[in-house]
Amino acid sequence: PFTYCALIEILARSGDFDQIWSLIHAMRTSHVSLSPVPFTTLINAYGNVGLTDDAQRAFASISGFGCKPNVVAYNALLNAQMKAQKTVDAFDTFKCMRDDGCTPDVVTYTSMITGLCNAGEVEKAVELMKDMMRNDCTPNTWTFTAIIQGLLKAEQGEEALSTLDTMLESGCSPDTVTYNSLLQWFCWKGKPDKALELFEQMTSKGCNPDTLTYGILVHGLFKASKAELAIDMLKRMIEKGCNPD
RNA sequence: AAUAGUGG
Repeated sequence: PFTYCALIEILARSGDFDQIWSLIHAMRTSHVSLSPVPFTTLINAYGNVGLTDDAQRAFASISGFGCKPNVVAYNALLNAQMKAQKTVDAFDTFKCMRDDGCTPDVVTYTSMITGLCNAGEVEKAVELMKDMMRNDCTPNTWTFTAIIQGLLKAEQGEEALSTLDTMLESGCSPDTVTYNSLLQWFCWKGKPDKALELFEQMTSKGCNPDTLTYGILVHGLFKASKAELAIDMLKRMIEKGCNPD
């Protein structure tokens, strides 16, 4: 089964759906034990290109092939639906999974929260995070980052910063993605000073800036006519072994 | 990890 699954992952990257179906059928005819794993890979591949109906069909075939869908398979379907902005379908999947005895996990919630934020429904995303905690599911770095990005998208910079504080207080560490999102927003808003402050916080907390971090800052500083600071940042970037693009 | 997050 591992060989088949590895092969299916490769085919998924190239979007070769028919080949994947043939392999799944081949697994059955050659009595290789089936699990939700290959179906989940397929659901995800369909989701990546927006084919939610096909993702739904792949999901349905899990039981069709005598397996029981697990939380990961539900998550893949839910994510495909959320990414396609099919919020109603996703919430339906969310309900189905619980009726089916699958407990939503941090990936389930984060996936939904991200989808809501992308759909411009941060308020709902924040409510969902509260629900999540009420259900004893602890938000992680990805969850908080999704909320922060949603708030930034909704132009709520102050709220995003206070969420960053909440995150830190709750013992959850922001990572490079968290900081890059914030830095980028403040640079776009013409507030490189705030971005620099966050950059200092980032490094003082041991979070490593990457090429994107420096790129955002260099660009932001130049845009704000702070050429000397920008050049300074470029030097730091090179010292750290990041290649400017 | 077979499923979730950063480019203007």
